[in-house]
Amino acid sequence: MRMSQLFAPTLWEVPAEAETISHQYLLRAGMIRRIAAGIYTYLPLAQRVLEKIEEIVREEMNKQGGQELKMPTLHPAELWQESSRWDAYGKELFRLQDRHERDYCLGPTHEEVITDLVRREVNSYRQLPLLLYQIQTKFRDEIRPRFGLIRGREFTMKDLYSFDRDQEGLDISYQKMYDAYSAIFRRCALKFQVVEADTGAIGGTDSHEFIVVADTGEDEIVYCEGCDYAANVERAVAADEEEDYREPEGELELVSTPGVSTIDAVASFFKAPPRRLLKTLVYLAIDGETYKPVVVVLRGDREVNEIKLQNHLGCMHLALADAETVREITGAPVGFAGPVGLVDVPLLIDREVMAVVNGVCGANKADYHWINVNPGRDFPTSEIADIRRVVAGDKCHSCGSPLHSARGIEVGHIFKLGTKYSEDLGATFLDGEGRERPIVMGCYGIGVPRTMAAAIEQNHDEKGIIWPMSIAPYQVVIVPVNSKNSEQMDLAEVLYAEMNEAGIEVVIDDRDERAGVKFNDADLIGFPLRVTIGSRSLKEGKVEIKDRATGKVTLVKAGEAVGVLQEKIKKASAAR
RNA sequence: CGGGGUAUAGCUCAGUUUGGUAGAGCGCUAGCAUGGGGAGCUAGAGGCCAGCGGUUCAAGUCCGCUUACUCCGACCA
Repeated sequence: MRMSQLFAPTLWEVPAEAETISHQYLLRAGMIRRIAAGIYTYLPLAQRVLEKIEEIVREEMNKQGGQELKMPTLHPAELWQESSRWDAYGKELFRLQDRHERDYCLGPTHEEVITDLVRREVNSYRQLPLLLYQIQTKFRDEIRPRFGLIRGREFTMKDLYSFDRDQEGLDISYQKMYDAYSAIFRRCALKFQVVEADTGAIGGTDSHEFIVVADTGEDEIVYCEGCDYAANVERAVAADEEEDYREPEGELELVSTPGVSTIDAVASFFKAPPRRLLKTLVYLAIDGETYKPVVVVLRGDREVNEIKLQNHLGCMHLALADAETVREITGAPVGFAGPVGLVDVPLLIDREVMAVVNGVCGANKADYHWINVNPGRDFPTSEIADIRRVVAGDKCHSCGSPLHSARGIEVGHIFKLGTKYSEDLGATFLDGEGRERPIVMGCYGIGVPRTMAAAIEQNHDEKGIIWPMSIAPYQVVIVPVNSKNSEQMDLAEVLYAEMNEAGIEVVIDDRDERAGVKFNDADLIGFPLRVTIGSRSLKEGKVEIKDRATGKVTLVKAGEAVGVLQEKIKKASAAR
């Protein structure tokens, strides 16, 4: 490819809309352009990178026995009503109607469509297991599209669905995908962490996320260095902390605390550490039109993990109650709620609270707190659950070492679905004994554009992108320093022809631009290798090969350049 | 869904206070010059000031509505 022809409009200034590095560089390197919020056009350079990632994905899927197919993006509502996700998926589902006013949606994922296919075509255990996948555009009306390609409303995803006879079969398919995903991200040269994850709207039992570690990531994970425990904070659990004080239970006592309503204020008023306070929150568990209040108690220094809470309650949505509802339920303004004496409302106690002795809580009366509050004695503890948010420094529940936290981008997610969809949609098979059984399913997704963006978040410097060889749009760029110098230009053309002949993916910068412009564009776009042809080295009949990642320059004779490049490309591709 | 902000040249932004002929830098075109890290000089092209509706002799500027984009929040008592 000739740089003079390449449609890659690079930008010198940073467009105002871009916050994250990957977003900025994708725009500046002329790889993407936005058409609406969360919707982008991929320009040729981005398209090449995406194709490379997709090809790696394909190879690893096929290696595990996956078969590629392609399903429609336009889905009839009936299918989604059968799985009851037409309602459950909520506002994230793009809905539309045809001319007959029949309802459709744009597929945010394809469990319904694939299960419909399989229920029609698969009848016997002899046809299982089956691994089917596609690389297809998904549509999700995200609450807030962000960070360029990291959270878009239209994006490409590889989704594979596994169909097995039983749980053991599912375990095998799941492990295959686990291995395939690890191989894919390793081949993309990404540093990633596999974590236990919440299953969210997809449903199912076990689930792992593949998280690319990056400070700008939207997800927070915790991991243990003492063992291999790692989890998304949405799901993470930690060992309960032992209280380090021992004292006899005191007598419950009402204390006047005018205007003392926040945890900090209460702590300093009573000169007690926040961990001895009982934080009491009123939540509304929402299911469609109906909602009911739930009072939640946890230690003063802890925060609620709303995902855990929602899972425990089994409701569709959660919201903190407004001040008026709080007053209705507790009889006190916000800041003076407590579990003591609350009736007619479910009381959910965080497990850790059980260890608190002589705690402090609001008295459900303006400007009063109880002291010497003890769980069980002073309020009922019939419903106990782990609902707190784990933080760095908490102890690992399996080995006791301190947990660490990190941020990252979720690039892959695998689920054991079980029989949820096969039962809802009636996808069954006859086993060896002639019994009808639901197919056991799994689903496995990779966000392709997001993987590209994550690669940039992890591989860049102040000048631009540093593509890993395996997914670089082109492997080499040839830069003749002085375009008016025919000796340089001629040699550039000769090398360009040789490289094309040798199968190297190469761009020649044949533009009549100053050297600085060409160098800066090369660095911005991030070609892994740059061949510089200039007067300095040409005097000795040599050209320079510069490694984008290390900045290391190798001088080689012009005639040997192609061989050396092939060697470097081979080495870089095999590096991981 | 709630709250803030923004919308002027391809990009980044002034101009709005106090209404009176549309601006800068970068980019683009042509030329000169230069040729190892976005240097320089000259001459140009390029705007329905997001849209609609008001006020006014006169609106980018004042008022109202709409749309799009964007940030914050869906926060702990």
